[in-house]
Amino acid sequence: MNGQKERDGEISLKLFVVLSRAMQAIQKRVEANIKGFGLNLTEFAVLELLYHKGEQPIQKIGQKVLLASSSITYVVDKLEKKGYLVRQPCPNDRRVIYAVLTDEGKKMMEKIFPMHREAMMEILGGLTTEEKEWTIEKIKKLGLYAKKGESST
Amino acid sequence: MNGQKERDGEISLKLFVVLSRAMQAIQKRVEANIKGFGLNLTEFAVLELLYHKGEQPIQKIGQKVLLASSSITYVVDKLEKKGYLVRQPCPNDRRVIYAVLTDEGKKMMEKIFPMHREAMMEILGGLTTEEKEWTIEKIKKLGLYAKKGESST
DNA sequence: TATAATTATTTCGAAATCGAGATAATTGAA
DNA sequence: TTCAATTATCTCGATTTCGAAATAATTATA
Repeated sequence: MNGQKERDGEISLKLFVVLSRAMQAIQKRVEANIKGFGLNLTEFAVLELLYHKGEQPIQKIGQKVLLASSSITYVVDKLEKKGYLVRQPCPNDRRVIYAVLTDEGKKMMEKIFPMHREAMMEILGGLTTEEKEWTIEKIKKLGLYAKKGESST
Repeated sequence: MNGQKERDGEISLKLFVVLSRAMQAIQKRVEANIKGFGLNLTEFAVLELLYHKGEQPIQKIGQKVLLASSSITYVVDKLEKKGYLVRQPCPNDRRVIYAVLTDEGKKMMEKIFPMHREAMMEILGGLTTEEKEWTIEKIKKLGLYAKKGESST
């Protein structure tokens, strides 16, 4: 008998729908919040990476923020035009270009990151801290497994 | 003392990152799977809605699939060109246009939906059925809460 | 050393999505 | 009934992302 398998099929479909809807609602609110600072989610993610991890080669940014290389070029262009970062060629390897926060970029993040954290607590306030910890574990497992099979299925 | 609040801030940030990464990995695989049938995720979602719920007014589709009205026009155009659905004016209300699956569209879904379900079970195989059920509950709570506050924060 | 393979970044064109506004039909209120 | 407000769809221009290919530099191999 495989009623069990049938059931897992339905539940898997359901989980995907629920996850998609929740993410969309959450992202929409986070995006709205950050738009107030003249940034979109991607731009914020890049600035945050540089703010917390220091200067990064362009392509490292792509790996962390999960963007194609051509997309990063675009985002870094925009942030450079806005004055939040500069491109800095690596002296050892002339293929590499670092993205480096400007003082203005640093100041910006100092100002808005705490606000972002507050907003995050509010937006994700549907679960208690303990529930969030549990959920992080489960979602991490889910994500790692999905990533592992990237080539096979 | 508010060390508790500090902690929830960090955990909320973490949860957002984990959710984003997991969703991206999952979506990438689902997308890859469906691409084999010449569809993207949005097109599949629209076809699935019509397949399971029957013909729908264009704007109902937008609500269900969470797309702006202009985006649905675009998707429905594509599906119509591919021959999977047709537009059918509503006789009672001449503003309304229904999207209706063609026989070809129906046949297509009959063929690919079971495969999609199988793929889904595989992709989301990182959790047991019970864990999935638990996760659905939590993510639902999270999503509903985030949606509720859409206007305020 | 010369050549091939790899790596980092950019350019370019296409796809997907959005929001604002246009058009047309319906509903509600005076 | 008439006019204003609402509703459904579409058009248009802009934004964001992608993948394929171009360019340039580095590393590995023969």
